[in-house]
Amino acid sequence: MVKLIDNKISSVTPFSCSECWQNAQSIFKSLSKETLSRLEEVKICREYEKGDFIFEEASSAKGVYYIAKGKVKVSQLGVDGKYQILHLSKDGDVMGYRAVLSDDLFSCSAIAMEKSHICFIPKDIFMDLVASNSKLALNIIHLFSDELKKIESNLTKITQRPVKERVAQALISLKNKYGFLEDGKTINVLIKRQEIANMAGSTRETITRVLYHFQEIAIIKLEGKTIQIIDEKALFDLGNLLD
Amino acid sequence: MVKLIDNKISSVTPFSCSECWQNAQSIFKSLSKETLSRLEEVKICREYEKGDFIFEEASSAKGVYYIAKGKVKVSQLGVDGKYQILHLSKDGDVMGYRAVLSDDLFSCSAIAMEKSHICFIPKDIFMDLVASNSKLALNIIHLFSDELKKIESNLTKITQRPVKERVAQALISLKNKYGFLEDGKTINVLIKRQEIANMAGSTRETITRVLYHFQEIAIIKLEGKTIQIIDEKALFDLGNLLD
DNA sequence: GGTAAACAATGATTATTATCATATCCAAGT
DNA sequence: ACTTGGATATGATAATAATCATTGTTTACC
Repeated sequence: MVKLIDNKISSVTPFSCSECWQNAQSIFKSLSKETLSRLEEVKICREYEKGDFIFEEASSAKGVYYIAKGKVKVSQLGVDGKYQILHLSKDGDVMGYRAVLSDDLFSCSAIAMEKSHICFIPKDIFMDLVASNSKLALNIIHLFSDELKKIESNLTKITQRPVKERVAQALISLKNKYGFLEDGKTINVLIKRQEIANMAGSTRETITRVLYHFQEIAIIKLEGKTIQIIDEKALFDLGNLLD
Repeated sequence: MVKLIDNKISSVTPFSCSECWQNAQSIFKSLSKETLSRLEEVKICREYEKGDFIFEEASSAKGVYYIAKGKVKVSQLGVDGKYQILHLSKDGDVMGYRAVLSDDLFSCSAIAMEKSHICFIPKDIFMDLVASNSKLALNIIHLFSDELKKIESNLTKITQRPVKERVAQALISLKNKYGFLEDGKTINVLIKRQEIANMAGSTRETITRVLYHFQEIAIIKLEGKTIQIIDEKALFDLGNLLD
């Protein structure tokens, strides 16, 4: 079984913040030097183990969280204890900004999927920055916009499509978010059946069956705990994804 | 049968813009006089008949649309021609800002549910305003934030709950958005079974059955084309809604 | 290295809801 | 009043996927 890339690194390397904020998809990218050094001063970094809550639904939002390194699932609790995974995050992503910007309680929980290095930026400072920095405000608007678009399309797909398609879509999202290992086929994340179910709005058992079905028709390969995508084109077609 | 309030007014009254922007939930509320008069100059108003498209999915976003008076459904087309209603809009709401702000194609269509009076604000002017007016930028951030929160909770509910609950939720949203007529029980919107189905991710036939069921257990009353909510508390409980 | 706990696989059964097929109702226009 | 088309109602059937029950497999920890 191939070892996942990130696991070997995260606990070892210390992170320099200057490079950290420069992550390609970070909203903090291309902010002024002064702004960044301000952030540098106030941020509080810590490491979370797999399964740790970074923040919890219904608790008050004291600040935003920046993922320096790691993988995090952001999910919401449904009425009968089922979780819905709303999105997956990784290095460079910010979490918790919705609640902070609306002075709201968290409407979802963030849980580390592996050992993760995360920086906390206190609410008042973040709000100051947003108010005084129109570049940042625009970045946030774009972030919201992207997220909204994604979740709208998700809503449409998840409510209308059968489970097989939703699972195909979930696998494609996982691949898009976390990429492949060096072998070019193993999805670079360890994910449980239950978690895929929480993404696709289904159940453990059904996911098992669908994955086995996909393996039988030679579209994926289940190798230990990993999932390999053998025929990406076919998976796209199955998921009714266009591009 | 009670006549719906808005139908008698919309085609008659001419709208003064100054009051129009002041609608309580408008993002243009409490902007400076100069900004508003700028808007006043450039906006293009027109009236749409029931069923008219205000903008269409996959077309390019040339500006944003402000609803002076009317009711609009914003929906997205799924892979096999089914529509998902993403949200409902009314007087004071802005539409199309997501695509405009991200320089994107429209990801959904807006269709008038009744005769509606709608103002168009060209893209470049709207973008200028946003860039130069941090109050407006913040209003937009809040708008995004609210919408995201709503749609996230929707996603969680719609994927996990049975049809009856989703229909109950749809009825409550309709009431929350459009309110009651003077009788205090008739929901102030004309909506088809198919449209409720498009909200709840279900089908015409199923909606018919569920509504009849709700009527049988004396929670709603179907009166002509209107829907009356008889026992709102029970409807809340059925929808597993908390507050 | 053994044992418990967590996770996964698999079969049987049931429930929910979509789909299909008609039938009926109702409003608009002639 | 008659016709027509859109919307709604309703029953029968089928498909999908959840649930329940059991067994198997892997992991981690003493």
